[in-house]
Amino acid sequence: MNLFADLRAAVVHSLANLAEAGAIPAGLDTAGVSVEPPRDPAHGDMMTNAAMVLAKPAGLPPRTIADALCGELRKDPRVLSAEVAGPGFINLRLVAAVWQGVVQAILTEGLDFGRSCLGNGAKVNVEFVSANPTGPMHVGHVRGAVVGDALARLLAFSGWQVTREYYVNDGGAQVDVLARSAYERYREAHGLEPEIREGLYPGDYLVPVGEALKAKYGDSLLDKGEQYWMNDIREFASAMMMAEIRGDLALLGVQMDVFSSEKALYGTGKIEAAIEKLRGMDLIYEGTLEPPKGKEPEDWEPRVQTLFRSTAHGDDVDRPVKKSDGSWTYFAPDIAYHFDKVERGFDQLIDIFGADHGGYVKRMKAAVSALSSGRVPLDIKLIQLVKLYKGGAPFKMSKRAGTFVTLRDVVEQAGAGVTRFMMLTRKNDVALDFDFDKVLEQSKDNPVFYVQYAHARVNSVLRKAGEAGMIFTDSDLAKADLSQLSHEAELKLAHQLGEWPRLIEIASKSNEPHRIAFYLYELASDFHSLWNQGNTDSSLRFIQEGNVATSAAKIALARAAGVVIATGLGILGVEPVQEMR
RNA sequence: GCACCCAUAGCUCAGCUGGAUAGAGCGUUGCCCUCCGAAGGCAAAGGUCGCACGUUCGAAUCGUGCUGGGUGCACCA
Repeated sequence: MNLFADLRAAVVHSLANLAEAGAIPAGLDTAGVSVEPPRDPAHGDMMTNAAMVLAKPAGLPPRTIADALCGELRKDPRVLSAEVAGPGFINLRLVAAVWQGVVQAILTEGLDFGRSCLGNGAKVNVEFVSANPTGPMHVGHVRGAVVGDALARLLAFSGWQVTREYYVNDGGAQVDVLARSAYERYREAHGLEPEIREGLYPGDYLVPVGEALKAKYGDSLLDKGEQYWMNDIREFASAMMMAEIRGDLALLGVQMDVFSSEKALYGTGKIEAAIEKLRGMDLIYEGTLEPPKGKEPEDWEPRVQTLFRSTAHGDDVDRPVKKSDGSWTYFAPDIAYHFDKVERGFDQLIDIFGADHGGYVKRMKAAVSALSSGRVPLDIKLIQLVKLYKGGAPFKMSKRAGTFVTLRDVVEQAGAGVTRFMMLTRKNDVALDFDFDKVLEQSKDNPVFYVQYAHARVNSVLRKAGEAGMIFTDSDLAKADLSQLSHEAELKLAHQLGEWPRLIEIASKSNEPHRIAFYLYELASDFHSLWNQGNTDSSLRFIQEGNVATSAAKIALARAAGVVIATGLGILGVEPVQEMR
């Protein structure tokens, strides 16, 4: 159930009644009509802007519409009062039974409360991580991985058909570098001094690759030129790196559905086909680009290249798909890759990129727009940097200094759940501070702890009730006499619970999983508040000794909060804890 | 030079795709444990929503132009 959607339907229905009665013109567009909680709770439980939105198209003063609409809405048994306020807002107060119904719905629907068919089964592809297969994942990749995975879970919860995809950049020069670096480790495995020249990857994570190469090839590749081993070692090393990356992802709890290889696009005609399709739309031409003004490269020289007319689809300049020597740029296989996604029938594409790829957004959108004839929207989320801190002091990450912080380091120190939650406590386009000490702190300035603590408290209530001989299943609780939940503080928590389906809807539409983390913090806060009021007012305690009926109602509320927290944490990929230790 | 992102309380940040008197946490000040876990809670103080126009019933939110900070800009991926 979704209270807001239900009430919006009631408002639209009332408007139809008014139109039938001739009070307002028929056939008005009600798309702009919203039902929301007012910012100020003093204004009531719900607010609708219907009268103001419709005033102009109806040619009537907003108050006239509002007065008539109030009359209709008062007929609804859920509505306690309906009043016009300000320029034409309609404030509704709802009977307590509505909020009690929210609690009941949660206990009945369980972890499915808030699930919807908003996405209508549309196929969405979420591409994320896509780290080069040249080493283990480092902390910079973690945030993108978490955001992508949480977004995937969120969309699946809201009725999208989600595919999680990793684009393996195994086709460019960086895997050649990997192969050369691995070759040196292969020599090292034979007791020779490795020559880690400038530009090679120095990390000792390649030592095992060298060992494995020795095990496979013996000494047959020693003292051979690159042409003898490049292809084999490139393949071998990148496969090993991908295995490592999959392991890293598993540590975080991320499971990809599809791994797509860049290399696999070469030699199959797929790149050529994508470019030809663009050429058929007159979007490919031979030309020369102007140098960027104000920052002209020193070695600039005009070159004739094959260009994509991305300006025809909103980009600022046209982009090269071929280098001046005739080979493909990185952009070309990426076009082919996105074309492939379009061809696979996705209705919607989402890419999660690092913020340093910001300059890539417009051309990619242009390509998808052209290749899908505008049918498939591409949303690109740029993930800002994570700044590491340790005890309040910045923690510099540097490959050279050996302080290379890997995903494994982070997860082993902080735990997957804590890491995931913390990575979602900021909007994706804002930089995030990650303090190794703070994330493990057990206090309320650590949001993960605070939310988990609320969940543990709910569990504690159930446990204590059981010890007192009151053992309730969720379906028992759903049948409890919830009319006993009438105290303001209890209804406030129920209000917040009723927000959940709406929050999910908003987060899904905007592709913003961080909203869930903030919601959970607020929900936990409301729960802790109610809990503490039980200290001063014993009638607000969840367990009412000797009164099974009242206890059942109050425990139902607590349990409902626990269910929503567990659901929310589940979407973030965080395991709810049963007790704090 | 151009593009993208950011700018909200002393600090760190939310803010419902345009709603009414802009909200949390930290920090400051003062309270609350005979009690389901105080690892919590309550209250006070704190604001020119970077600036200026514009759009309309209504702007932190949308548009334009500035200011300040970050990122990126053929021949890397």
